[in-house]
Amino acid sequence: MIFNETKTHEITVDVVIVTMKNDALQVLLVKRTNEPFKDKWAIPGGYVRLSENLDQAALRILKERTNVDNIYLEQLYTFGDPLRHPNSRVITCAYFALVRAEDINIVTTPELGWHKISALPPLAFDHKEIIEYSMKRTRERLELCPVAYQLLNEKFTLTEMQRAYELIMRKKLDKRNFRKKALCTNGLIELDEYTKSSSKRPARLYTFENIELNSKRAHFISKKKEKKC
Amino acid sequence: MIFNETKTHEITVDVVIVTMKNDALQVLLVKRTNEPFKDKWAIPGGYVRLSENLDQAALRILKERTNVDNIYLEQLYTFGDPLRHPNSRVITCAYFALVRAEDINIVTTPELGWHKISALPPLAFDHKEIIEYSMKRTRERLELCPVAYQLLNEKFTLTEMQRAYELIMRKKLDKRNFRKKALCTNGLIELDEYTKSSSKRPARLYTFENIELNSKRAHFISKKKEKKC
DNA sequence: ATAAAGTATGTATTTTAAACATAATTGCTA
DNA sequence: TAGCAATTATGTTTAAAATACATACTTTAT
Repeated sequence: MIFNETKTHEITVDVVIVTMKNDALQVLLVKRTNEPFKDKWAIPGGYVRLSENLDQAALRILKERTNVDNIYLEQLYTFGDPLRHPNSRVITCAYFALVRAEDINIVTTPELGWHKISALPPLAFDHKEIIEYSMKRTRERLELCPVAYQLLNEKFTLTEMQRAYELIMRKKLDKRNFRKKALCTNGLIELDEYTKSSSKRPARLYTFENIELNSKRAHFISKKKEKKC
Repeated sequence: MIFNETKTHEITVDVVIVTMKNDALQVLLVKRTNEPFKDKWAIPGGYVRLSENLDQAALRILKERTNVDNIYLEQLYTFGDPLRHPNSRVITCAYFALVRAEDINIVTTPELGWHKISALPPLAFDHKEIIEYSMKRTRERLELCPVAYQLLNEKFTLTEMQRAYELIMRKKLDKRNFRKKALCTNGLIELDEYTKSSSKRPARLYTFENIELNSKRAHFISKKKEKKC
């Protein structure tokens, strides 16, 4: 490939959209209908419009695909290898989004659907690397703030919360220690509601205080301040 | 400003180059000679060439300005507000670099020089925000790995190392606790050399094992593994 | 010799993390 | 209606890590 140094770059935004479904972390992928990488899966993306900033482009793409717009969204990294796109110079600014399964109402088709992160199909471009990096970042975030709740339904049990942590951190956690710490998490609210039925003891439901998402880099990230508990 | 949606973006790389000099963190700035922001200071940057990736562009800019090339360099964030450049749409991928004062041999002129981060002159574009974010990122890194040594001379005293930590973290540290932990830092090597003279007790010198810089996102970042000590 | 300046060092206390086992509540079924 | 299966709920002990804190040592200059 010979580069023409006067040609301009194209810039896209790609969004890794992650949710928790069927007891697994899943990512939303679209099947490419054109070359290059025809019939391979790709993360949703699009060109940045001249009138919008990068966050807005990512939100637009997310909204177009999932119709959700109040989610955890964070710029991940910008990938600019000259060879990442086989026939033009496309720099992509990757974002990742954590969304609640219950908030999304997409019709999955053979061209759009959720894929377990632990078993990804062949992906276009450098999208495998982008997804892997988004999981790394999610782990790092989770050590600083309880982003995992962005994957949980509005009301959730501590067992579900623990499961989200385990999937993200890729290790089993001790139930008693987890609950002890979880209960001290700032923003966690204990409800007077319980799951019902299914031949077992009902579990108490919890929710999180609404935290404003203002789409400025690392949202609401702060050292977990503990309640005095 | 009316946007023509068909116009292409321009993409630049800007590098926040930080060093420790005169007991302060300082950043390298160039004075703009043209509009916009004529006579304001800016962080060094340039267009990304079609044949190079973003890391290479950042390394090239760094090398052009400082003639150093084995340094800590990390992609910071991509800034893409449509109004960040007053008369065209320029998206910039910002990097930050930590360099040793002793490695740099630049001639400072009225148009190129070091500025204390604690007292920045008026800056062009959104460069103030970029510098502030680079300091935030440096603090986050320092909690994970001893990047501070990238600012120190090859041989340094523990007092100098502590000072670098204090400047980055913006707080005073306890000398005994600092030294206790510093001595357990993986990669730190105790030398049989001492500073000499200056009317006080000589201080032992230390150095760091060479860690390979491979310029792939978060370089050599890992939880500080402790020596058994 | 001694004063000044900076280097060097250890212990006790508090906080946080880790390990670990049993009782309680529900629906189902015999 | 007794008891089984499945899952929720809970507390204590131990180990590790972080914090607070004061004095003696080594050198040069006077």
